[in-house]
Amino acid sequence: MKSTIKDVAELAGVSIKTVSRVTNQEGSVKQETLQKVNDAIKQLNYQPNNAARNLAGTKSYSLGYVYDNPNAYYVLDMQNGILTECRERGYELVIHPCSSSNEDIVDEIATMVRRSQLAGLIISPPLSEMPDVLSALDALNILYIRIISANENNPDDSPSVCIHDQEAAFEITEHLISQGHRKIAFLSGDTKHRSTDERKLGYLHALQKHGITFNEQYILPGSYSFESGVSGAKQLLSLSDRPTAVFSCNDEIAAGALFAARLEGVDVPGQMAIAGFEDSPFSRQTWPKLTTAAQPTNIIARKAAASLIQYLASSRNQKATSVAIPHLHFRPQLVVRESTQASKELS
Amino acid sequence: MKSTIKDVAELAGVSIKTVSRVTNQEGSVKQETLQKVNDAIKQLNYQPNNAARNLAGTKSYSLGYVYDNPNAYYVLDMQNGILTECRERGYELVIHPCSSSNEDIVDEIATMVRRSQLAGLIISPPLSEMPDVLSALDALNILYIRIISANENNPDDSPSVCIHDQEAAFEITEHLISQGHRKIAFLSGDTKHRSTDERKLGYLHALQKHGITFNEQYILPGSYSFESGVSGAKQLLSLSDRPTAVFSCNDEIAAGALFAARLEGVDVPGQMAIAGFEDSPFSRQTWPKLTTAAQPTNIIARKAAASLIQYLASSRNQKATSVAIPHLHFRPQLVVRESTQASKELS
DNA sequence: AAATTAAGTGACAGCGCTGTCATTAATCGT
DNA sequence: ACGATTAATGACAGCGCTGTCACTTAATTT
Repeated sequence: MKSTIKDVAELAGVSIKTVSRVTNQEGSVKQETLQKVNDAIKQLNYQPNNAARNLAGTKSYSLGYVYDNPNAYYVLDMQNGILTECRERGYELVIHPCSSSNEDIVDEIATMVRRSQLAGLIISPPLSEMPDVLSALDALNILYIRIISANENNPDDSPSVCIHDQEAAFEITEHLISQGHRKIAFLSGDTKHRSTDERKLGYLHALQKHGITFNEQYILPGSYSFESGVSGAKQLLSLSDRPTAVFSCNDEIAAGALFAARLEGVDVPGQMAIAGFEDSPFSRQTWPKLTTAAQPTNIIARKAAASLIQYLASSRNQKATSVAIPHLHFRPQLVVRESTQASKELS
Repeated sequence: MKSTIKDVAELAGVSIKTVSRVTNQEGSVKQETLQKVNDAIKQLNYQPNNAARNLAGTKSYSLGYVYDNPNAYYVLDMQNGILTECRERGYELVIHPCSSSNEDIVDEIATMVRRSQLAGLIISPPLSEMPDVLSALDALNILYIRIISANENNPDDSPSVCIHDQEAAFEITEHLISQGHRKIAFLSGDTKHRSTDERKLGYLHALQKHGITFNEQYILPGSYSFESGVSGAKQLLSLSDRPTAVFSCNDEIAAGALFAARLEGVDVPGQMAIAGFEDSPFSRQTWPKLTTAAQPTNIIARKAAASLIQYLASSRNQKATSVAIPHLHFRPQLVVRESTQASKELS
């Protein structure tokens, strides 16, 4: 039924160690031998036992994905991307949802890392942007890659995937301005997420570039939720000088804003244009459909995992030698839909 | 840094095996010894190494969660529920998204089970309702628990969590009828999911009970997606004799139907009541909010995991003896919101 | 009190694999 | 061609834990 490395070795007529060399692509195996071993592996449908691998070696073939995010779409997209890469490279993934507000969070992660002998971690916002979490991780001497919102202050000492929120937000805001809007409001996300600040900066820069002085009343605090969008929009609509456009920090907020506009009988985009951010399924399931910035979460996650794995591999070979730290960059792309374009026909 | 079982044994002044007895709650340990060992464990912050456990023992402390479902909310809720239980019981979870349309699906799962030495699997619909997947799993001699839609034909030979979709659908339909509706349409989900059939049965029974002959035109095929709801509702609205209420197989479909009604300028619930199913966040983020059937996915998943673990444990102790097969039952609860109640005030 | 049974504990092998190091075969330089 | 370097392979220990079984001590039984 289940074959071990020993079975493969016997069938191929080589030693166990040689089979191990093949499965780990260590090199130093003659072409001919390699062929024999691979045949045997195929014939027996051999699957290396991960537990044994992790136990015996100093290496580990397990990664961890730590998240604290209420957005199901985002998390699942992320997770699927990571899993795809892991599966392809023969890694396992330990998934760990947690709450950043939990004060034992650092211990919790440390325990998990030790318990599952993780080789590395993939961390998404807001956890990836919390200094104390990061320093604790450094102290534990565990490798990790962070998905973060790009920022000049990004330290260069750990691999990361940077999302250029600011530029994308700038683009969205410019789009709004190009549609003739001058009174543009901003519905904030959670300030725990750096992306909120970055998106705001992009928004402000765009206003500035086009000589629009920003209106304090138009900038509202909030969180990355539908409810926040609802209450934010209500507040905006109660203003004597209503904005004609709203830039929401993500699609959920935008959907909430849309909902509120509906309640108040305000036509979108006629009386008020609304833009989101993320290109989640949400953005296509509202009426009208949302203009947003596409963030290819799945791909980002996959690349992050790939990058981490590569980093792990290289730091194993040239041990103790400083390895080039991978830094990936993504720039969300503007997607224009009906919620900001009065002219466009509704499908 | 990381302490092993040996360190604990030395500190407590007992043998390694005794520590093992404690961590595995095998019993046969004097109260006094137990105390000493637990103290040592706490002091050293000892974490048993999962890899070693899996390797050494005939037991395994890894479960697998296999899913093929496009619904992010559902999957994540499920996953979180399972993870909660796993964490508490010291189990690991291997997550495996896959596509039921992939013809190698069975091999794929088998490979995963072997590779990660899984003790058991948790399978959600539609995979959990595919006979060939199940028989393949049986052939592999692996334990699993299925989340399924309750049905008279459920075989009793494997543990399962049954969701009583039919009864809940009956209840929703009766609610619609109680609101005065007689022309009630049904927007189907994916027929790959048994839940679709069950919900339809519940719907039909309710009509029958109240002496309403069903209208073939009102029953539309579809899938569990927003888009399906849109096109379904459009079709219904194009009918010369429009229905006054719509029962949608899930919240996404209902949201789509709502969207379509909006497009056509049809008031909900005034001119048409719309009900969903699932109580996903979706159902609270539409305008008006959706009447639906609450399915406590997180809890269901958690209980499923608990049940599987218990089953595993008991089948280990009384080896080869037939163990009582756990069968759990859940009945989604009707949640009435604005989308079916003309009178209720919108918040 | 002797004989049985149960409760508590430890010695030891070994799970499937990898790391280390020794060994052999192939290739090179002069 | 012959020692010297390099490529290719294997023997063996041991990762941290559990299963088995043998053992000691306490609790029963007659």
